[in-house]
Amino acid sequence: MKLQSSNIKFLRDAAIQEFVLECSSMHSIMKVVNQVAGFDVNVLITGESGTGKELLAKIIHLLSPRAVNPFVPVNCGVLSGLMFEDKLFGHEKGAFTGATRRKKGCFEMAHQGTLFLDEISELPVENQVDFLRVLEDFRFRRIGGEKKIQVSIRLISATNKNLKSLIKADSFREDLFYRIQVVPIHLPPLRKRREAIPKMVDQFLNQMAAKYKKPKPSVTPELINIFLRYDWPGNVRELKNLIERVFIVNDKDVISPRSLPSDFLWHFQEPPQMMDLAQVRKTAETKAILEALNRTECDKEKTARILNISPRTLRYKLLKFNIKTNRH
Amino acid sequence: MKLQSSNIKFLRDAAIQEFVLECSSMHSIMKVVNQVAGFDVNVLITGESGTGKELLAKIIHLLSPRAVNPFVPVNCGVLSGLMFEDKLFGHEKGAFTGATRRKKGCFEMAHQGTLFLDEISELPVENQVDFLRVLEDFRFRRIGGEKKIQVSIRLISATNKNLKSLIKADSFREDLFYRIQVVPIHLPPLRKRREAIPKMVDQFLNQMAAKYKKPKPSVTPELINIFLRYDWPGNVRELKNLIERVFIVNDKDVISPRSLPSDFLWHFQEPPQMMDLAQVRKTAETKAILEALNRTECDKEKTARILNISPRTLRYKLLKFNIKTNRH
DNA sequence: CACGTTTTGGCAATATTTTGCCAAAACGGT
DNA sequence: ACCGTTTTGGCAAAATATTGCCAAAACGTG
Repeated sequence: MKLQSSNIKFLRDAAIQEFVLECSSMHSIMKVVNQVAGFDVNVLITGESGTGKELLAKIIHLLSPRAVNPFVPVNCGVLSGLMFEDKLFGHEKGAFTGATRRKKGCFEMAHQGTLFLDEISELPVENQVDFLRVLEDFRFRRIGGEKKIQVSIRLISATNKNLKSLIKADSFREDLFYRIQVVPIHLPPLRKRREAIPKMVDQFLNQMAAKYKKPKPSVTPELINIFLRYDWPGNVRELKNLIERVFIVNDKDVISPRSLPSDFLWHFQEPPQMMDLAQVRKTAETKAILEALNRTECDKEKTARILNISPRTLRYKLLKFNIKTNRH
Repeated sequence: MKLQSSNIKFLRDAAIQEFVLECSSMHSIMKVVNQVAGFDVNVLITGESGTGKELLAKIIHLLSPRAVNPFVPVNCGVLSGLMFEDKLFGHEKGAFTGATRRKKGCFEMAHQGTLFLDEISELPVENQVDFLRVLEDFRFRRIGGEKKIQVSIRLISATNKNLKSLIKADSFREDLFYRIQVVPIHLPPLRKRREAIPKMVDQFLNQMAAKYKKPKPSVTPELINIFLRYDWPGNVRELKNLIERVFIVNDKDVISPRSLPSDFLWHFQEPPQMMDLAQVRKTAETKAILEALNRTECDKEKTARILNISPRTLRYKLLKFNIKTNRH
C-alpha cells in the first residue's frame, strides 16, 4: 500500500510537530534524524517506555525516500519461536496445520519501506541467529517455501533496555546488536524536558478537540504547575493519555487540578509546596523592614540603621517591595 | 594673666584633637575656624547643649593672636539686670551697698583677649540695649564710675536656641543679633556624627587614665555598639561624663555593657534588636533550603526545582551558607 | 514669597548573585 | 580496571543589588 505524497507531507509535519515542541534536546535529535533519513542505515532508538520511540521511527521513515512505501511495526515482545518467524517471514499454504493459504510476513510487507522492531530486546535468543542471517542480505524463504525472496528494507529497532547489559548476560547477541545499531538515537524521559509540557498539553488538547468534536478548554496555571512537578514515569504517552481521560469527562471550559482523576492526584497526596526562594527572601525582608519602621515610628534613618543598610538602600527596597510609609 | 607660648601650643593641640577626631563634618568646621581665628570678627556658635561650643570658642581663641591673653567665659543665663552689668562692667568702690572695693568686670578682664558669652539667648532684654551700645566701640564705665574705659575684645557668643525665633518673639534684639554674628558656626549633635564615638571613647579613657592615675581599660564591641545606638541628647558632654563615671567605679581591665550605670541602661529597656537585613535573608534562605532538602531526601535537582533556582545556584548557596548534604 | 533644611529619586560605579557551560572528579555497575 | 553516567566546581558573562553623590523636590518657618 503506497501513500500519496500530500498525505506523506501532512503526516510528516504533524509527527514532527508533536515530536519537537520547542525542546532543545529534541532539536539536536532532529538534526541526527535529518541526516539519517536520507541513507539506508539501520537505526537503534533507545529510551524509556512512552518517550515516543515509534513516533520517531515514523518520522525517520516519512523523511526518507521510502516514505511512500509501508512502515511496518512489529512488537518483538509478544512473539516467540515459530510464531515470530511466521510473523516476519510468512508462510506458504499448507506449510503447517492452519496454513490454509499463503501469507506474507512483515519482511515482505515492508519491502522498499521501513521495518520497525519495537522492544527488540525481547527477541528470543533462539530466533536471533536466523534473524541475523536475514539481516545480512535480506533474503529469506517463507515457512514451507522453497523460493528465496529478496527484499529491500530500512530497519529501525527500538528498546527501553540496556542492550549491552543483555549482551553481557548472554540474552542478546552482540553481532546482532552491531547489525541493528548503525546509528543510535537516545530519547530523554519527559522529566528531563519539562519545558515542553505546556506546549504538549496545548497540542494534545487540540488533538482531542478535533478528535472528539468538542470545544477545547483552557488550562489553569496551577494545573500546569502540577504537571511540571510530576516525574512522568510513563513519559509522553502517560501525559497524552491523562489529557485524553480528562478531556473526555470534562464539561467545563477550563481544566484545573480539580479536574484531574484521583489516581493521578494520588501522587500529590502531600502537594509539594513551591518554595520560591526569591519569594522567601522578599517576604522575610518585607517583614523585617515593616517591623523596623514600626519600631522607629517611620524614621527612615533609624530604620536603615537597625537593618544595617544604607538609607539609600532602604529607599530602594521600599520602592521595590512597594512599602508605603508616613512621612516622618 | 598671660599664657606662655608653649602652654598655648599644648592646650591648643589637645583641644583640637578632642574636637576633630576623624570626623569629616568637624574637618570642614575647622577650616572655617582657621580662617576666622586670624581676624577680630565676632563669631556666633550654635548647637545643642553639650556639643562643645565652649571648647570650640577656646580653640578659636588659642589659634588667634590673642591666644596669650585671657579667654573670659560668661554664662548669660544666670545673671540679670544689675548683676549682669556688674559682671560685665565691674564697679567702683562704694558704687552700691556691698561695693567695698573696686572690681573689674569681664570686659576689662578680657581686654586684648576673648570674651565668650555662653547662652547668649538668655541675656535679658533690658540689658541688651546697653550691651549693644558697648559692642559698638567697646567703651564703657564701671558702675558708679565716671571715667570711660576702652578695651579690645574678640567676642564669641554661643547659644543652643534659634535666635531668629527669639527675634520674632521680641525676646532678642535683631540689631544685637547681627552685631554678635558676623560668622556663624553650627555644631552638629553627636548622633549626627556617630562615627567619631569609638575614637572619643578611646580618648576620654586616655584622659581619665591620666587624670586619675589608673590603668586604661579596654572596651568591648558590644559597648561601642550600644553607644552607637544611643541618641545622646546630652551630646559629647554626656558621653564624656558617662565615661568618667564608668571609669571611676570600674575595677576590671575591660568595660562591657554590664559596666554601664543602670540609669543609662534604662534607655535600653527594650534593647533595640539589630535586625541585620543580610542576616535576615541568610536565615530565611537557609531555612527554606534545609526544608526543601529534607522533603526531597537530599535530591539536589528536585530541591532546586522546588526553590525555583538553578541547580548551579543551589550548589553555590549550599557552599555559601555552609550547608552539608548527604550525597544523593 | 523667600530661604534654609530635609527628603527624594536619578544616575552611575561597584559589589554581589545567578547561572550556563564544561572539564574533571566521583560514582556505580560489570 | 574500564566505562558510561552523574555530580561537582571553576570560570566568566549577564543579571541584579547596593549605595554614594547630588540636584531637584518637598517641607517648615518666618
